[in-house]
Amino acid sequence: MSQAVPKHDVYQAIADPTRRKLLGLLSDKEMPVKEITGHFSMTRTAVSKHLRILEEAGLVRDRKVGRETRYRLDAEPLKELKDWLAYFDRFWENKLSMLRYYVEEQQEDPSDNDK
Amino acid sequence: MSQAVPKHDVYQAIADPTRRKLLGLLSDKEMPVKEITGHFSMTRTAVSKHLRILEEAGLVRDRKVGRETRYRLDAEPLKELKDWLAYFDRFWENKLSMLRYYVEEQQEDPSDNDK
DNA sequence: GAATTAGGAAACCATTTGGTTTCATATTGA
DNA sequence: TCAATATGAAACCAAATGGTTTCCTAATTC
Repeated sequence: MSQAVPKHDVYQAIADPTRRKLLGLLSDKEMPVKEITGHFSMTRTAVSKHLRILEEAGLVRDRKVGRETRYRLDAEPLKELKDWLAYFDRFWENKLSMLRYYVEEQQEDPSDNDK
Repeated sequence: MSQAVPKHDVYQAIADPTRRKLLGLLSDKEMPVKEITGHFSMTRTAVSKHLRILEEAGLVRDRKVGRETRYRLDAEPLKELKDWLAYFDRFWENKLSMLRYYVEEQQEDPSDNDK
């Protein structure tokens, strides 16, 4: 029974470009902090903090190997995002619903000054 | 030639739960600010600011009708998110790659103290 | 035309965020 | 054992974020 409620959610976690890049990096392979830091132009401490946030969102796991801490991706929490996104599929994949929407709009409001 | 570089990107826009709720609301139908505000427990001004951020990310459009401003969803920018997400599909939909990963890990490093 | 209604703009505020530097601790390696 | 290495923790800081209140303008309605 570790942490039931994550302190950072996945939406927040991926909001930062550095963290998105981190996820990409760690999807290739497990990496210790020092190697990870080499891919960024910020201090090791800053990278470490981003890793913590990803970890709190469950997107990354770490294990100690000797004196280094290796991080790797855990993509599972991205499911939530995918599910959320799926709801909006009909709004751009199915253009028909959009079209119907606009037609109704024109009819119900003749004072339309949109254009 | 309006704004080539949006001030807020879609990742940032959906990071806030209020804004995600807004997108859900506006997917049903176009709505004026006052009606939208009724669905939240914050001031109209605060809601208005969230709408602005969504608009800057291209996720929402507005049109003036009389004295009211009606907002509606534009889901198109969510494609970017969907594309980004797609890259990670193999990491949880195809469990084989994950399995292979763990096996290699055990072999190459006997000092594993993960558990 | 005066009062009401819808909404944006500006100033302000507390908290969060993304970064830094500095210090402490554990593991190696000579 | 002692120096070097890898990392985390803590204190600090500027800027961004999410809210509020107060004021202004444009439509609407009586």
